[in-house]
Order: sequence, then C-alpha cells, then structure tokens
Amino acid sequence: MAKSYAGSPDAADLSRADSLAREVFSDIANKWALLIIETIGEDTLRFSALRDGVEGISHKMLTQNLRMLERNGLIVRTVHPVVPPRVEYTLTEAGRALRVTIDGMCTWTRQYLAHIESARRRFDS
Amino acid sequence: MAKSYAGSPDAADLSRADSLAREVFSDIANKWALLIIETIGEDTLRFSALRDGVEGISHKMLTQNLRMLERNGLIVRTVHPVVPPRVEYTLTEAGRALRVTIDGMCTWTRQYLAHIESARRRFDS
DNA sequence: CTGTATCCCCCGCGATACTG
DNA sequence: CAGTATCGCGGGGGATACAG
Repeated sequence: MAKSYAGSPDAADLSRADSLAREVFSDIANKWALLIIETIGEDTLRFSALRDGVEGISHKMLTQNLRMLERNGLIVRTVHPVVPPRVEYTLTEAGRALRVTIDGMCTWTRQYLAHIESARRRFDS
Repeated sequence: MAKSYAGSPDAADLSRADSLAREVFSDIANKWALLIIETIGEDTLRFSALRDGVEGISHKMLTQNLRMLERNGLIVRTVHPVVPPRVEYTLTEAGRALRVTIDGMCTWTRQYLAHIESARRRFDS
C-alpha cells in the first residue's frame, strides 16, 4: 500500500474521499431526505409545517432526517428562544444547489409519467 | 367530490397523476436504484457486471431493483437464449434522461464534499 | 450465469409517552 | 411546539439452496 507524501494528494486520500462521497450519497438518496429538501425550497419552515408539508412522513423520520441534513450542512436549524419553542429550517447554499438537481428529478417524473404508466401496463401483463 | 366530465382532465385525474408521481418517486428515490442507473450509464451491462459494479449490493436487491426499473420503463432487459444465460441491461431514453439528473447529484456530492466534511466536524462536536 | 424461492434475523419505523 | 426515549412489530433484506 502506497504511503502518503505530505502535501500531495495520493491514492489513500482519493479513496477516503470516495468512501465519504458514497456515504453522503447513501444519506441523501432516500425519498424522505429529498422530499424534505424539495419542500423547504426557498422558504423558512417550522417543524410542524414540514410535518404537514411532507406527505406521510412520521414525527420520527422527520427529526431523524432533519438532523442528518443539518449534520451534512444542507439545512440550517435556528431555534428561537421563546415559549412555545419555535424552530425554523432553511436550506444552506449547498442545500439549494442540491435542490436544483432534485427539481430535475421531479420534472423528469412529470415529463415521463405517461411513458411510465404504459411501461407498467405492458410489464404487468 | 367533483365528477369527471368526459374529455376534460379534472381534479380526479390530477390527483391520480399526483399519486402515481409520488409512487414513482418513492420507487426511484432510493440509493440502489440510483446507483444502478448511474452504473449502467451508456453501457450495456450483464447481471454479473452490475453485481460487481454496484458496490455492496446483494443479489436480491439487484434483481429486485432491476425488475422495478424495468417495470417503470427505465431499463430494458434483453435475454440471449444461450447457455449459460446471458442477460443484458441498458437504459431506455427515459432512463438516460433520469441519469442526467443523477449525474447532477453525483457532481454536487463531489463539489460540496469539503463543505460537508467541515459541516460534519462542526456538528459532531 | 441468472433468477426465484425460502428461511430468518435484525432493525427501521410507527406509536406512545414524557421533558423543556 | 419541538425533541428525545422507549417499546414492539413487520417487513426489508441477507444468506442459502435450487432450477433452467
């Protein structure tokens, strides 16, 4: 195994970057994470608003994914020290950049809906 | 609830389209499906090649996702009647279109890797 | 080689209850 | 209102075996 030469990225660095990239990809490539990002969009949404906005998500899944997205620097969580608590979520610049590609997926879905529907009919017979 | 007027799309049609869209989105918005599409790319790959190419996927998950993708018209499965069997998978036009957006996600991941890494360090402390 | 089927375990996830 | 913790179950998914 090749050793690191200080100051020059080598195979070890690259593979570490790769494994991180795969990890991140696995994190965000799940429907709840993508739907949350898509739902926040350009807005600033409260926990309860997200709960209502993301169809079918449970309390637990929402918190869980919000933490994950915050950890990866895709959203920022601001707590207003009032009672009752008011917590708001917005996308970071990274989050907004990712959202653009998610928009692409959504557009794709709409665009190919008829194609998909007929493909399914063909397959199911 | 509004009734259909023949020949004009109405609320019922739209909500049916919406539910189909959500269903499709839930199907494809999972890491294995996306990785499979990304791996096939412009190529024509055999089952075993995909098994090797998609890091960490199990036999079962691979077949399962391949069927799902075929059903949704994203890939085409061609069986060569030889022994031993030779089955090849390629993207359809719809699949290639979706792949473009997945590429976007991959690019995003690489682009923001440093940002993510530092966000994680901050969060984990 | 590819695909289906069976078993079985683990953990994802929903439900619920409790704090601040 | 937002978040954490706990429990319990259901099914996702791995391992394995077998068929074509």
